[in-house]
Amino acid sequence: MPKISEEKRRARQAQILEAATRCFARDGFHHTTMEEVVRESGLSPGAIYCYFRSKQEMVEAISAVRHARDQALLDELASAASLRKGLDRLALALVRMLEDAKEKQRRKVSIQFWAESLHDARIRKVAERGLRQRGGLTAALRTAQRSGELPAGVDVESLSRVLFALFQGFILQQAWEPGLDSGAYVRTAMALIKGILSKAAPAPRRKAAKAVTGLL
Amino acid sequence: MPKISEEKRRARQAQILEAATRCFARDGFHHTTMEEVVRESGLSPGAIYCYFRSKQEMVEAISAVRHARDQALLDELASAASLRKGLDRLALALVRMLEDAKEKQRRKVSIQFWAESLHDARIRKVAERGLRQRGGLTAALRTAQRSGELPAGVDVESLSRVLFALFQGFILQQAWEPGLDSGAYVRTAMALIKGILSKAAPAPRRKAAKAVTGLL
Amino acid sequence: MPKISEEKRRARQAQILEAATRCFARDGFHHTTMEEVVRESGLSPGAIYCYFRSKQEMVEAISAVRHARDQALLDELASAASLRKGLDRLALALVRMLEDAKEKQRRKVSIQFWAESLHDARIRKVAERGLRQRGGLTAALRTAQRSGELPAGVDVESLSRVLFALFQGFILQQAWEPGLDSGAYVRTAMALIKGILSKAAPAPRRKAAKAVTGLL
Amino acid sequence: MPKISEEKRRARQAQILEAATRCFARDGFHHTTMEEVVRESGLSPGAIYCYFRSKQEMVEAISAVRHARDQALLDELASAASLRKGLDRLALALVRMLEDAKEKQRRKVSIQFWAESLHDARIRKVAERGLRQRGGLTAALRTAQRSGELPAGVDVESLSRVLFALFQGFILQQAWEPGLDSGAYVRTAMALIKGILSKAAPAPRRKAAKAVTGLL
DNA sequence: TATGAATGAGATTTCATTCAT
DNA sequence: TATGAATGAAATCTCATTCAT
Repeated sequence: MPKISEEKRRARQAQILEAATRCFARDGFHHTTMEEVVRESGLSPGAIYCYFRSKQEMVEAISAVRHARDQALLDELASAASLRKGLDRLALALVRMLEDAKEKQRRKVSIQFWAESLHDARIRKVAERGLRQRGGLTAALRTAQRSGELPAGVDVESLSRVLFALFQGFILQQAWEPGLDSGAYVRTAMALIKGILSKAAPAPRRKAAKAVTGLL
Repeated sequence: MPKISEEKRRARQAQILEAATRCFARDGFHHTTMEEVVRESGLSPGAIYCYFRSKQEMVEAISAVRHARDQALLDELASAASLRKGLDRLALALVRMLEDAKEKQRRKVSIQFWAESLHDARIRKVAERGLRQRGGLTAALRTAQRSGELPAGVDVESLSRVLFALFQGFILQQAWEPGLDSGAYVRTAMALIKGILSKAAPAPRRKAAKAVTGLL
Repeated sequence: MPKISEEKRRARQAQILEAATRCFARDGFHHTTMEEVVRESGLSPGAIYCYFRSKQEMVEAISAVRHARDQALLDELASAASLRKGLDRLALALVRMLEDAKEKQRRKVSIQFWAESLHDARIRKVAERGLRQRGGLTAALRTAQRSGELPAGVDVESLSRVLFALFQGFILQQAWEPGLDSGAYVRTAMALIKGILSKAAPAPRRKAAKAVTGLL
Repeated sequence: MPKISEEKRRARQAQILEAATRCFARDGFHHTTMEEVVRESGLSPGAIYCYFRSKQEMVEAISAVRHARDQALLDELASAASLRKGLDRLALALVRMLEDAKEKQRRKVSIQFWAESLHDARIRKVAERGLRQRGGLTAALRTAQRSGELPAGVDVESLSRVLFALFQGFILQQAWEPGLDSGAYVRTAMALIKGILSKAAPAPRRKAAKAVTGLL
């Protein structure tokens, strides 16, 4: 059967998306022509349109991939036994991410999606999944509050926004200044957050500990 | 020579920039055609090209205006006598800003400039002025550190980044969710920052107070 | 006012439609590219899109013009005092039409619209107006039948179809063989039709004569 | 060599042509893509190109088939012993044809060939065979004239054109209005033609009868 | 022969910009 | 200065055709 295997098909799709992502990171997707994607991917216009019905659809696919990565970053931390530990894992993951030069480039594409989501309904829909994800974080913070790890007076809704902001602002600044000291940033941000955690961490009783699981 | 007065010239320019900003906030500037700006401004294509040599130049002019506003927001706080007081003023100014629906719309344009600055050299140049501005904030924090208001262990460079991030992330989240509780966000963010200020604020000697001036 | 006058606007539109019609007659509209229309019209692509939103819209405009001419041809005969006289006028008009070489070319475009109307809803709609026009012819024949000019046994619905067919078939054959003897064709066709008219034309009483007015 | 039998080859070819004809009747051949023909035929692009070197060649093949059918329609009547009888057989054959819904669809394709023949040299060539066929009809009419069945004053060249026109116009009208009363049309058309036949049919002598053979 | 992914020339359309008025 | 019709380079996308398998 000369029909391409599902595996090959995925590989081609990835080839296109990666080429396009490189172009987008370099020039922005409004300045990237299909011809450039064609050149960068080493394929032909027709081939690309075998996999994506339009440039727009390709952009959306990349948007979805980008958001999935952001989500993975936070999800990876969900298994922490406590807020404190979760934060430590988040810090570690962030720093690790920054070591990947490719990923650094891709972050630029994420920022373009922020802008695009403000007027493109389809991109917005993808972005909104990320917003819902913050709901999960808020819930986790609430649990931490019940377990005593977080003082009762803290507004968990706002705190989750603050945590997101620290992440988003960092992405942005790093795109502008690739050489920034990310370790220092993460440490300082962590210090800030830990500053409002309850001074004496509660004796993490089994139950409480469990509740916090899947937290941040 | 039918040269119009300088005053009229400025008025026309403002008329164009405001129309363009409305279009850009609504549709993004890559989806905004000159024809739309023409329609929104009530002028003619030729007239617009009397005031701006290209769409790009118009975009740059708006970019400059946007960044000037951001700067003003921070500059307004520069006259505080201490970090603590500066933060309070910043908080106040932020909340005030959010009450202006028009300004809310314009924020969307700022986000587009973030994206655009990643590959457009001219826009980037404007954005970089904003980055340099952070240098001022860092210096101010350093002064606060010397005065004892900020513990010696804090990395002021990172802290200024964190403060910027809190601002940027907020802008972004507010663009996505216009109804978010900005008061709560600002309070929580402030609580975080104040959490790392020295427990006992130093007697703000005149000299120290002065140093903090022009701070945040 | 540099705004173009309505007159000039119409002239430009005509310029485009005529250029396009020449192309269509020569190459068929599926083989005619916009670039060719551009060349033939002496304008630029953009100029054409100032007057027509798409190639399709341009085709429709021409279709409407074509059908209007066909209609005019029949309408011109509507003022005859009797069926017999109406037929004579039709014959004359047909022959006259065939002397115009340009019109001869345009007939080719009409035939293309016949084909196109079979699957293009918009073109079909225009063609259907032509069909409705046959209704008028049928009514006129019925009047002639009442007045005794046409024998009672004749099915007027079918007869109007036959008259249309004689017209359509002629258009087609003339497109294939531009040199055909149109006078002879018309004479023969007329002889056929007159062959079924009542042998003794009824005394055309005023009333009857009037009724026939607006006939064929 | 994996050469398939001639029989299979023909079957495949027919399969393709039938699928293509369905597509062409439905959408017109300019709007029909090879992909659609592929889908409709159940084959693959490559397979189709085994049997036809190009879309054009496929179109030509269908054109030839269409014209052969038209010819057959007239040829079938060629064995009549007199013009009058021949016309009766033609009438019968026409009505019979109209009962076949498939054939009705295919007529639409014929109309497209009329249009296409106006600028496509290859299609034109096929159409011209149809024109030559009219020559045969003219000759037959001339024979009928000699035999006295047709009055001497009739221009046989024109009459054959008229007969063709009645056929062509009917095809066209039926494509537009599939529900038209074809029986009535045929009866009326026949009445018209018979109206100019010699009142008293000549004693059809053997010779004359033979001459008329192959007539209409 | 048959497959179908891939090709790439070429079509339509857009839109920032110009220039005669 | 101001107008707006016109320009034309360039972008997206299509689809008849090919060719490695």
